[in-house]
Amino acid sequence: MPEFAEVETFRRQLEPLLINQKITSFESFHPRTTRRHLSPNEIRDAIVGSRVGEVKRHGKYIDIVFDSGIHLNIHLRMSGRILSYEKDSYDPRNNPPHAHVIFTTDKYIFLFVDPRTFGEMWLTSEALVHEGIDVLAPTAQRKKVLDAMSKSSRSIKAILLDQKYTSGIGNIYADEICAEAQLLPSRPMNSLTATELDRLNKAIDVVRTEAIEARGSSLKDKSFRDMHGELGHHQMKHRVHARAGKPCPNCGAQILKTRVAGRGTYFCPHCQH
DNA sequence: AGAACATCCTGCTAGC
DNA sequence: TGCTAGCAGGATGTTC
Repeated sequence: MPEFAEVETFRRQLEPLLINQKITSFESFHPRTTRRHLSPNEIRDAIVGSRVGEVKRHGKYIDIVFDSGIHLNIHLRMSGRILSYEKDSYDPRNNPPHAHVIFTTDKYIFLFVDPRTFGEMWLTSEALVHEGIDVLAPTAQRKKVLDAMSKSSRSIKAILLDQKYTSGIGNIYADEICAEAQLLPSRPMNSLTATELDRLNKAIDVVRTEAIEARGSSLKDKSFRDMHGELGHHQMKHRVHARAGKPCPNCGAQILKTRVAGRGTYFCPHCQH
């Protein structure tokens, strides 16, 4: 589910509710969610009573920084979500299925919901080191990363998906970026001309902006919902992703589906070269 | 070096 | 209508 736009949506909604607030309880009901720890009590003991200083994001990671210096890292992987409720309106009988973690402040209840249990929460004493440049980082910085990859024989899609280079891009936005750049996702990076490489970099700017503004993509009714249960609407703008057989918004040709870098991949056979 | 594949899971859906 | 195989927005490790 979540790529940079969805994770950033959660971050922006979490931040005002958590900043300067003390965690008053933390409970985990599924060992996989806190699998990096021997017991979820390690997390509880470290953060209950601590005050949140910052709510950050890098790529698809959320980093809740406590005044104590502890970092609570959250990765939603494929099916993770965060929900918040005002304490007064919260009724545990209405909890959705697969609510594996509940933590609270004085005013709010937060649920970590994750059917597939790939998602996780864990503590570190320092911020995680991320090799990749965040999707929302300045354009010129990312250009350097792409230029450095311009000799690679790997496909554009493989590079976009590789968090060591551009972190935060997942399968949906990789397809959308290639469509916006009018480049085939399977093209090896070292086959791109300087103009095409520039187009790729600019396409990331276009897609990141529209995706954040739309508060993410909700491909199906029951897929991505933000912290208050609202749908994102970037799927309305999708050029190619999950649109096999439908007309390309640019030229009307039928969108095709293939497999690139091991992932389902959509593209317009007419616009993308 | 890089691609292909399996793996961790549950839920949805296309196809029979 | 009901079943099942296959696939899913991620990341990591192994094998070739």
